[in-house]
Amino acid sequence: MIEKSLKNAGLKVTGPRVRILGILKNSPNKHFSVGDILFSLRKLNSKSVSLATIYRALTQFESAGLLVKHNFEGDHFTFELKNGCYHDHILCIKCGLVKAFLDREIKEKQQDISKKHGFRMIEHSSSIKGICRTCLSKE
Amino acid sequence: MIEKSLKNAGLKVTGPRVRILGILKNSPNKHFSVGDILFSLRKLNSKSVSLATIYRALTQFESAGLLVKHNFEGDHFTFELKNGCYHDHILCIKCGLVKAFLDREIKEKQQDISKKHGFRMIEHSSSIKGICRTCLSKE
DNA sequence: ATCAATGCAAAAACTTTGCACTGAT
DNA sequence: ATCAGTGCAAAGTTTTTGCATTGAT
Repeated sequence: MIEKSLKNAGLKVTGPRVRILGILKNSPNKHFSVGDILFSLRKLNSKSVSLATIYRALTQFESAGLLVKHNFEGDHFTFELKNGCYHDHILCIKCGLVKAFLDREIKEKQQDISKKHGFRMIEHSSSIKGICRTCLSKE
Repeated sequence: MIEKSLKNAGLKVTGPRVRILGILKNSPNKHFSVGDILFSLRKLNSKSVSLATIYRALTQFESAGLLVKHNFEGDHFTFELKNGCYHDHILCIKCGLVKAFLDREIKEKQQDISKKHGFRMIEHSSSIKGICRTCLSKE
């Protein structure tokens, strides 16, 4: 399953890659910093993976289209497996909770705007920051 | 004018702050990295400002609502003066050109989505990356 | 005179790179 | 056997911090 994903992506199947992709696939979380991945590797498997390899693997996974690199926080990157459907994010600035949403109209609007400005649209995103229900109830 | 902005923002008027805000106000550009600001300071004025002070000033300007901090590139921040009206950005991934746009419907949609997810919306943005007309014509 | 602002240098945080070694095919 | 992948340590970038000095009110 994981091996297959790697092969399909044109990547050689190696221990570190399998372990990293395993973390990404088998965790309840959807968004991972490099630190999260390192932490999970150390927790779950006895064998860890060097930081350099994690960065290199994630870069390759991104080029291969297996995952998307986000920049929610500004000071580090966050990675998310591509599971087919594109979506945007709404982020809680208090607790870091991230939820996904999808809105066709926003996407169409963005396409229109690109055309109007003479751009060929490559990427589009709509992001919202706020305070989630749980944090609001604690205020 | 610049002194007034600082005072209104509740900030003490000092040489470095005046010079930094001057760069932001009197340049044809609208988006500045810390490096851009340092470069302009060295070009225009004889007196420069230390890197630490630029960072500190920009952080204060942001808290005071004078400017907005963007994260277009991922590896460094970009700052833009708030001139009253909120807007989003469309960015050329080839040449770095940034244009502003404003779309009321997208904003309303984002407000709806926040409500639906139980969030109090604090910030919302819609960003587009693509290739601009000029770069397209060079392909 | 007082307390915030500044400059400098050091540190911190995240990411990338060089190089010798390991491992997949 | 070959060439990509890996680990480690070192370097690179951007941003932050500590501390003594300067400067605004």
